[in-house]
Amino acid sequence: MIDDDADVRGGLTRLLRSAGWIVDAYAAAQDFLEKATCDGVGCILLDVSMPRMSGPELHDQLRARGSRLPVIYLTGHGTVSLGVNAMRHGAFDFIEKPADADALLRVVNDAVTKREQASAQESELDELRRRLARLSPREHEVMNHVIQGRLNKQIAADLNIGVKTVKVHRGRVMAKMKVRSVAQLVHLCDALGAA
Amino acid sequence: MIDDDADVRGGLTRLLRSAGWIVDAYAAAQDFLEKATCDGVGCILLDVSMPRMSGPELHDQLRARGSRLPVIYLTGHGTVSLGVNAMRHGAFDFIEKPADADALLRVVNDAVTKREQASAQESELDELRRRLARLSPREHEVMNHVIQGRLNKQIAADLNIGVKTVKVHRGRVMAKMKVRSVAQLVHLCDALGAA
DNA sequence: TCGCCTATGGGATCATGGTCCCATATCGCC
DNA sequence: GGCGATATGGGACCATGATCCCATAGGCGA
Repeated sequence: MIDDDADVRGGLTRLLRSAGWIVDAYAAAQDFLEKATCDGVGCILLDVSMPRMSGPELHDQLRARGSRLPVIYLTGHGTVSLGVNAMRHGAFDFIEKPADADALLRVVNDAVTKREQASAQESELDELRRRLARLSPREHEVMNHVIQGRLNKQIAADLNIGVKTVKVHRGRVMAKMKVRSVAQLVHLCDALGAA
Repeated sequence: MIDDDADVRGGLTRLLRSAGWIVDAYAAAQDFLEKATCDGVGCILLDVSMPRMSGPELHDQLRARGSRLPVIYLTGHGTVSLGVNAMRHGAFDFIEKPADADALLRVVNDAVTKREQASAQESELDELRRRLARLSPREHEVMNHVIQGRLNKQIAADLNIGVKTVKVHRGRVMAKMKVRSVAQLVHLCDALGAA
């Protein structure tokens, strides 16, 4: 949670801790950027207007860093366009202070739940990316042809190598990607490409 | 465009027509629901507060009908939560009246462009769905096994039929789906499943 | 009733892919 | 200089899939 108002920080921290959440409070966007890891699960409660770096500016920075933590804006002086723009930039919610405690806790819970689900999917994709990274350049090249349904002889012609060599690479690709059929290989690559 | 204020309808219609757009104006949500087709390209300019059915209510109805036209809200008395909720429900934008003419035209242009791109993708998927619909139940069943990488003998065992019969179905699936390899078949099915 | 679609299958043949064994050559690194 | 990773390839063999022609049987609508 990032808010320049110490009273707000204190109140929110108590509320969230009473609901069982682990809370880190920051008084400025810079503090958060320097200390927070942005990995793991959780969510970010973010004030809109703060000195030096505003909430939306911090949100931009986080996106640039690849953070996928859901951001819930909390603001005391929000305007329609501020809220709309925040949502368009991928905020999870945009709430006006003073926020209803139950509503806030519900939103936090939804955000963390969503993040947990996304995190589970991403860890699967990371495992796939690790396997993909173990492929040699040639194997990767052969794989790209295989998942397009090209025959060994066609691949061999395109790469100016023998059909036998294609078979060797192909077999290694299947082993390194831990699949036993072309169909499963295509599924994996589609999952990686869609993400 | 749906707005209960005749002056707004007139002004917006003139502005949009001067920019080359084809405009249909409706005074009430019900009129739009009855007359509009909601297919093709374009976008919807929607007032928030109207008698009988509000803008968000109409938006809900449109989603229920499967409309994918981008919705741009226009409102004279918007609140933060109205705007945020509209965006969370999939609105393309939420603009306060009086809107800057250039900004409005830019948003309309963006929305229509986005819709055109989405429409092109959907027409491809529709073509695939048509092919899929031509499969007999048995062929569909066999295809589901094939795209999981199962061998003909395994499929035959699961379905309690001969390997030869599986080959026949399989060949017909490939022909009807217009693909020449298992890899391409999996690509198509993944594209359909992801959409 | 006749014709069409669907599902089922036999038999033969060919192309393709997968998997063993083996070998050579290059490159970078300790 | 040797060692491991990578790329290349031969030969043999088997499993699998694709493609012909052929046949039977049930259901369903004109």
